[in-house]
Amino acid sequence: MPTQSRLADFVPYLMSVSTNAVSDLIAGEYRTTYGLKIPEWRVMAVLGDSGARTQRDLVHATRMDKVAVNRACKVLEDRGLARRSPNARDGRSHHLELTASGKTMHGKIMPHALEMEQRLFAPLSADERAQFVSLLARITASAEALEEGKT
Amino acid sequence: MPTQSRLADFVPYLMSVSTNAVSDLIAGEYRTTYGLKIPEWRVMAVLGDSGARTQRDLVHATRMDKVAVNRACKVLEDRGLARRSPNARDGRSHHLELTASGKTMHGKIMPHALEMEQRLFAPLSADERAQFVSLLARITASAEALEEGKT
DNA sequence: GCGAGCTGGTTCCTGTTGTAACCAAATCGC
DNA sequence: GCGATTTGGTTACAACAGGAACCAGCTCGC
Repeated sequence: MPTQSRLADFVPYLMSVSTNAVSDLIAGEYRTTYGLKIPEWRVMAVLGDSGARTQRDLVHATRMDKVAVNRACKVLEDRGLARRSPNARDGRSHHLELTASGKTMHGKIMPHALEMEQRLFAPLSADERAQFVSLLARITASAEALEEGKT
Repeated sequence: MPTQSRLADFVPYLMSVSTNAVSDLIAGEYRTTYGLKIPEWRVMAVLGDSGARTQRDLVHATRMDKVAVNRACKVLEDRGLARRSPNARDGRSHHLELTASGKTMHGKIMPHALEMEQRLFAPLSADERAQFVSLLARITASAEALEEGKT
């Protein structure tokens, strides 16, 4: 490390570095073990946890935009991990839910994810983890408030 | 928010959401005010703070890969914000440094960045900020250690 | 001091992500 | 209930990021 620049003290930069390190680790695990990318994994996590959902719901739940959700759904469908059934209330949309093999995969993935999370946060005490999550939430809220106030 | 899925408790996901919110806010500010993207801004921050550097140094200091650094440098050079001078010690590389107009911009950008950081983290006490930074560092270290151990 | 291997930098190609246009179905105003 | 607007979903396109290949120049071993 040549010199310490002020960049190294800029918190948004540190957040980016940390999140990238974490994401790369986890994305690598999913890719090699299940052949899933993060967007697909997120959709599967939500479907497995809460049952049939429209893409609109998934946009909400995963905080991804609708194009990303659509792509992820298509992949899951093509792999036979999820299926669409028509939505009686709205002819434009479908209900998405996991197939049997999707559920099987979900059943393996979630414990694996939680275990990885455990290992990753092992250096932190339970208190520190809770503190971290709470700080994250407050920072997110602050960023969103400022973004709102922009317009 | 339809249901709360376990996804919403998965800390790496929360990190990603929070970092994206912060990055979008800041990237928007830089783009509209200075026409810079984040990689270019990072390079400028380092050059402005520590003087002439080779691209190799910048890779270290910014944690970006060498292609990204190269691209950012080229943009800064094309805009007349940075210039290259030959490196006497190594004919392959150059020293990069800010031009006068690059320094001027740096002089405006950094206070602006710090002010934005202030506003973003205003809801946190000084203690909480310090705590947050320290937790981030430990998480980064943990992720990197696990990544190492993989191979 | 010269051949083998390494390193800084650059280019090219690929895959991923985000934006904008678009269609069909639904909702709202009158 | 019919036209105007909105909304869910999809497609097409452009920007970006990362990896692999590549070149020139340095370093090391002998």
